[in-house]
Amino acid sequence: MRKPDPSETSDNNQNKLRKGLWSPEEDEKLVSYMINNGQGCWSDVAKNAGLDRCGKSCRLRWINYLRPDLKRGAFSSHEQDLIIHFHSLLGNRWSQIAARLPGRTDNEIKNFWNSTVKKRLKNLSSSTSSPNTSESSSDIMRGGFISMHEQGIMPLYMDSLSSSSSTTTTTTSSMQAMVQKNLINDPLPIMEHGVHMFSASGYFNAPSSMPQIGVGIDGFYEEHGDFGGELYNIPPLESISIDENDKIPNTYDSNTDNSPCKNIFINGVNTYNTNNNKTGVGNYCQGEELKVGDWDLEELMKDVPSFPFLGFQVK
DNA sequence: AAAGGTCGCAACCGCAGGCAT
DNA sequence: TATGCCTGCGGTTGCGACCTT
Repeated sequence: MRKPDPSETSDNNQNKLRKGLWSPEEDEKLVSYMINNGQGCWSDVAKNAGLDRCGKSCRLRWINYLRPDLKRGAFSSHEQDLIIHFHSLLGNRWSQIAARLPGRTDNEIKNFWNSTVKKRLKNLSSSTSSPNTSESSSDIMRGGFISMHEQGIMPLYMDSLSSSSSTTTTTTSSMQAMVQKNLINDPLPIMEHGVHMFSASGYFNAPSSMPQIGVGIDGFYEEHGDFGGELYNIPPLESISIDENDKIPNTYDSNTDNSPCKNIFINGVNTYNTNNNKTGVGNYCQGEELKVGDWDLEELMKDVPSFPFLGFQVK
């Protein structure tokens, strides 16, 4: 938060634009202007609404705080699960994640991630480097970071725990390496590895109360958990093109039963079937071009020799 | 009760991409 | 093609609130 700088108010400096915290009066001006006129050119909004702010500042204020469809308040556990899940797929694409959480802003999600989730990751890595080397992954999860509730929604972290070598030391160093090198934010290994989680074998024994998220026929994520009887419809990943021409190679054999492309399971629920449609995530398993949404897999992976903790080598 | 430390979050900054000229 | 403007995004900052000692 920043204090409004008195030296930059319109009262004593007509030329300089205000910065810092927004006053209730400014909020009121912006809201009433937006309601009456709708969004236009932001610099015009600032001008026409009688605000001594730059358009950028107005845009940010509106999007992050004043928009009437904002939810506000703390994230529910379900929203937290979704954030973690989408982050494992999208990395730090906060706006993309926010687009899938109605009423939430990218800034909110980014802040949540940078404060709460990173803190938990840190705690996890420090707890795993405890002298007690007999501590199992499930012990770690019971320790607080990955609750039973969260297990099914933590494909990346769970998978790195379960697929790395059997020693806790390796698991710990993998997690630390991921966090320290920011690889955890790299969508590519996550995306490919995440598919493992979605495979038919299934990793988790989800409790009945766990959310079950998948890609519906209409391409929307659907949540069928019993969180207060709520049903969420989450827009599909925009970054995942459904263009027939936008294809990636199937690194797995889609004709074999163990192919993750044939059926995508989340929490034991088959959420995608390549026999039915080419909508959403499943499309990534088909095609010729080496692309994952807008990411060029080859280009992004060329500097990454290998991910020992991920159990695969980068060519 | 006071001082210092930590956390959460609103807002800024800089960059990249799209578009018009 | 070059340039400038606008928008959108991710990273970072800094202040108030809260917590700890």
